[in-house]
Formats: sequence, structure tokens, C-alpha cells
Amino acid sequence: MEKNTKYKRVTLNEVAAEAGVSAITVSRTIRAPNMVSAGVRKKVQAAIELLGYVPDQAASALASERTNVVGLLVPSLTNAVFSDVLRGVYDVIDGSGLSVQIGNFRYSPSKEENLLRTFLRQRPAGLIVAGIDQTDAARTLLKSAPCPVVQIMDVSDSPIDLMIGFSHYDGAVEGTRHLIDAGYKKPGFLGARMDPRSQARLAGFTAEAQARGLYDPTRVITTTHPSSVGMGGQLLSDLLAQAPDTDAVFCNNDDLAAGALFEAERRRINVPNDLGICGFNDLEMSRHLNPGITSVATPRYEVGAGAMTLLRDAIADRAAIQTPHIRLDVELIKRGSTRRGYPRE
Amino acid sequence: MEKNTKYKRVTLNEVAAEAGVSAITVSRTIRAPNMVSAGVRKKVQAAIELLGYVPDQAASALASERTNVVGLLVPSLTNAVFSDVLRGVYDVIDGSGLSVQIGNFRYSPSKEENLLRTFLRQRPAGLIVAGIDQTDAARTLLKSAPCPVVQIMDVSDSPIDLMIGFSHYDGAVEGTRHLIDAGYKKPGFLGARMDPRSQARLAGFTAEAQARGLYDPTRVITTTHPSSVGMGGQLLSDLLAQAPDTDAVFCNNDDLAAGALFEAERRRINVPNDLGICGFNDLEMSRHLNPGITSVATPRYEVGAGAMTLLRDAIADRAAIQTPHIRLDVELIKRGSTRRGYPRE
DNA sequence: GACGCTAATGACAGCGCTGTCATCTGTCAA
DNA sequence: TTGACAGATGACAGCGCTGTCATTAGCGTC
Repeated sequence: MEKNTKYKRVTLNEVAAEAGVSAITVSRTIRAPNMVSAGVRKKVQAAIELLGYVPDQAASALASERTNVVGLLVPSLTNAVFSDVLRGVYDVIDGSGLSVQIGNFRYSPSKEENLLRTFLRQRPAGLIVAGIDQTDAARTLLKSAPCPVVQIMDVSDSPIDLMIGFSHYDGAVEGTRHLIDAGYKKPGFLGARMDPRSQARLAGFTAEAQARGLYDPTRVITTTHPSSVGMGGQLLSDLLAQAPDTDAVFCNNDDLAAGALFEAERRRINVPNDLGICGFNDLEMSRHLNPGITSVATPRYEVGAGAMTLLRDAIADRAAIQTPHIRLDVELIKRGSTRRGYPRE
Repeated sequence: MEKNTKYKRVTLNEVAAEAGVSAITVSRTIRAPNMVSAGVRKKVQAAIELLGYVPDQAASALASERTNVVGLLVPSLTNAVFSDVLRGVYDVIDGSGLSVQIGNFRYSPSKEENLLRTFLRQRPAGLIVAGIDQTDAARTLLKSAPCPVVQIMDVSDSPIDLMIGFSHYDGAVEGTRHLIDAGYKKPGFLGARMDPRSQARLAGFTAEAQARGLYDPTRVITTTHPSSVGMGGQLLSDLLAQAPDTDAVFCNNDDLAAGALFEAERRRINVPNDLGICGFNDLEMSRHLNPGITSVATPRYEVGAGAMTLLRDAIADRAAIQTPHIRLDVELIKRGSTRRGYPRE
């Protein structure tokens, strides 16, 4: 295979010659400017500008055994939740000199472990991993990783390194409490996928319903199939077949909630008067449905942007990180789907 | 900065010693197995297996001036359309040894150009770019790129290199024709973002409406703001303010269509009897709304998977590509939102 | 004024791989 | 038997950068 000569690089040596210094000084001007005197720095920067020098990442990685690649491990690329996270990550990384490599492990812990190994072999500058429920092997790998690691989308008492997220449990408690406070007496739960974060939401629902004496296991319907609008309708049907007097549902996410709303519409069930619906995540759509869906809004973009900020700062100087573990708040957005006694908007 | 010694690599030389051959033979066993005799190949593969050898990408990139990174340039990470494409790309790349780097140019041609330059400097193995409407400068860069380039999501007569997509124009013609055939006499158009592909859809709508003698420019409402469900409602309001007797809308995409449907619901306008709605893309949600939204289904996943397949094959051997330009079909999915005269489901 | 010290700069080797060219072996036609 | 040739393998240099250590200059101190 012949080498490509179309894109002749400007090398460090050429810049050094232009500036009248040695190559290593140019390298330092870029990587650690305060080790170089102001005068030399200025000369070198002028030369870089003049020649349009761009460092060769491969050479740098080879020599330093370090890359500027950040690995991002997510369980899904379809889920609107993760596209918001992605957007946050990309907004912060823009112009930082780092680049992202995404691994999609499709909710499979073993696939996550494999991807992790692959990433670690590339000596990443940092890693962002979704969730706090890694396998023991994955945790061990991450603990001894030669780079900062950010866990996102959840909170826990035993972070691996850095962490930014919110409590799915608390969010579910808040949503459930709202349903009960609104006067619903027979709340149910609809859940799909049931990954660890969905499980936490179910736990929150269960705890709050029990605390109020309104927990009934026959009103909990879950599936391991992926979440979707269609699945929401089906789960509601299943729930109503099993417990027809259910008067409210806390849904694992807004797709399910929308599906439940549409199914209720088809069955001529009045929402919110005969059935209250609360979702989770607060996707854009939920605000615009009729009635609007009450939902627990999650700061997904903020998690992505915050994670990348943490990582960027940690790569620069891990010790300087003031708040390595960030807990963001969720917010209950009340809408028509739980506004009982009001005429339908 | 001290070097990290935690992850000691197995090198090519160690494998070579184990197998009793030279390093270059090991290299060839991996990259071009048919240049190595069967016996030696087996020995080398055993040694690789035994030692758990993983090639160092940085070293390879430095020596060969080539990487295994595929650049993917998309205008949005939020848009559900592109997350489906992404999913296709990742499904095919899985285990191919290539990795993806995503650039999000946010519908800005100049940002696209910059990202392109950045990517090209890294000597990518291949590039996937969204759309066919690159700036002249970008086209020039891509034409002379030292790697295969796939344009996706659209079709054109003058591809840069490889191409896989579908005709937005034809899709819009089909949708518009369906509206008119269903008996609607005063069709309008709702469009947001209005990127080149949206423009093509508008052109398709216009051409078909004109051909049927039903084109009225006052029924065309567009905005350069991003598309969203909320925007769909607003655009419909604007349209009805301007042309109250409009009896059908062709929407630029399903988000707008859903928003239009919800707005119609709020206004007590009967869909489909008093207002027909046709969307574009056929997102999952559209099937589940009441009524279901008629939509032009686009093969987004197939575009992603197909693009990556093309690229993978082109990287292996560009000359062996049989069909460098693939035109996929869109399919009109008829649902309740245009089923006039039927009772609302 | 010799000494120690820090700040600034440079020389050099080598990271792990691959492109290139050389070498060696075996085969086959003349 | 010889030469030509293709197939298989190896030797070697070097990709562009950075870690390490050496060197130099400048400065204050007793």
C-alpha cells in the first residue's frame, strides 16, 4: 500500500527551524507554555501560525502513550435520552482538542465489559460510562484505569472516580407522591427495558406507594423489551386487564406515558379524570399532547455537558477538581394528565 | 508527565519471537494473510492468541500514515432521524476494526468545512457526510480526499464518490399526490429548519400541487427555526391564520405533523375529515397517535448500515465496489390522518 | 568569588509499527 | 542444467513526537 503524499504535514521540526529553536521547545510551547519564556513562546506561536502546523496525533500518542480520545459508553443510541446527553458532551468538547469515541453496548453488561477493554487498550484520555451498575470485572477495570472516569446518569455512594447524575429513585418518589396527592387511590406502574435505572424508578414508586398504604403488586407491569410508544399502549392494556380499577399510572419514561395516553384515548378513558398519567424524563413531545403529560424532568443535556467538563478538567489536573461528585435535581412538571376534576384542555 | 506502565502492551516483536518469525511477517499475517504461507500463518495466529496481542493503533497510524478511524459528519445529534442512521452505522462497524468519530456541524456549512479539515488532517480511513449540498470548498476537499467518501441521506446526479440515500423530492411528491387523491383540495405545506433536504421536499410538494392545479403559495409556511412538535402546532396556527380554508397539510417531518395534529385537536378541527395531515420519515410515534399519521417512511437505519458497508468495502478495495451509488425507496404509509370520511378511530 | 540553586533550553533515543527493498527458495520452460 | 520468475520471508530505516537527562545561563548568598 503506497503512502499518501497528498496531505504533506508540517512537522514540529519545520516549525522549530522557522522559529529558530529546537523541536522540543515547540512541543513544550504547545503542551506546557509556562515552561517556555515569553519571548520564545511568541516566536514559536508565530511560526506555528505561519506554517499552519497541526500536531500529529498518532505520533504524539505513540511517544507519550497517551491519546486525546475520550471513550463514551452508552447503552443505546436510539433512546432520546442519550441523544440529549451526547449533545451536551459534544457542545463542551468542541474546540477542546479532545475527541469522542462512542461505544454502544446495547444494555448488555458483557458487551460493556468488552468495549471497556477495547477502549482501555487505546489508552484513552478519559472515559464516560453510563450508570453505576457495572459488573465487578468492569468496576475493577475502571478503578485501575490510567485515566479519569466519569459515571453519568445516576448517583451512588460508591463512585468509581467522578460522577454526575440524578436520583431515579427520588424522581419516581416525587412523581408517585404527586399522583397520590392529586387524589388517585389505585396507582400502577408501567416499565419497559428495566435496566438498573428503570429498576430504581420502580423501587421509588414501590416505596412511596407502600408508605401511603396504596401499594398493590398486581398494578405493576414490566417487560424487558425495549421502551416505545407502542409498548406503552400494550402495557396499559395488560395492566387494565389485570387490574381494571387502576386509576393512575406512573410510567418509566415518556414514551410509555404517551403510549398509555393514546391507548386510553382509544378506550375512551378520560385522562386525567378516570386515569392519571405521570411520565419520566419530560421529552419535548409531552408538553404538547392533549392533555399534556405530567413528567419528571431530567437534566440530560446538563449531565452530558457536566460530564465532559469534569473530564476535561480532570485530564488537565485531577487534583484540582473541587466537586468530583455532582448530584443534579430532577423537577416534577405538572400538566393536564394528572389535573383531576379540570375539564380536558 | 510520567508514562503509564500499568497496561504493558504485547508488541509485534514479542509475538514474532514466540512464533519464531520476524515482526513484519506477523504484521502481514494480520493485514494481508494471503501473503503468508498457511503454515506460518497458523503459527503466528497461535502466538497472537497465546499472548493476547492487540495492535497499537497509534504506531500503525504513524508508520502507515493511515488510521482506522471513520469520520461521520452529521448536522444534528438531537434529530431522531440521525440517531437511526447512527444506529445503522454502529451495527455494521461492530467488530470491523474500524472506529467512528462523529462531527456535529449543526446545519452550519462553515462548521462542516472546518470539521472536514480537522478530520482530513487525521488521515481518516473513510468519511461519511450527510447530504449532497456541501460548499464548493468542502466538495473540493472531499473530491481530493485520500480516502473513500460516502454521501448519505440524499441522491444526486453528481456524487463525490460513494452515495446512499433516497429522494426527498420524490417522497414529497408521493405524499402530496396521496393528499390530493384522497380528495383534499387545498393542501398546504409546513416546514421547519429548511435545510437542503427540507427544501427538496418543499420543491416536491410544489411541483405536484402545481401539476394538479392546486398550488397556492399562501398555504406554504416555513421557518428556519429547528423542527419540533411545538413548532408544528405553531406553524399550523400560522397557516390557518393566513389561509383558514386549508384542508390538508404536508409536513416536512413527523414532529411537525404530530404538533399539527395536537393543535388541530385543541382547535376541535376534525382530522382527517376537515384537515388531512401527512408527515415525513415515519417515526415510531406516528403509528400510535389517534388518528395515526400518514407518513412517508424513510429507510434511515438502512442508510446508516449501507453507508458503513459501502465504506468498509471501499476501504478494503475501492475498485471492487459494484454499486457505488445506491438509491433506496421511500414508502408512503397511509393511516387515519388522511382517511377521509371514516369515523375517527 | 565560589557555590548552590532554579529556570530555560537542547540532545538524544525510542515508542511500535509499516514501506521498501533485498534475499532466499522452489518451480518450470528451454 | 540453466536462467527466469514468482512466492515467501526478512532487514532496516524512519514515521513525528515526547520522556529523560544534560547543559547552560542567571542570580542570590555567605
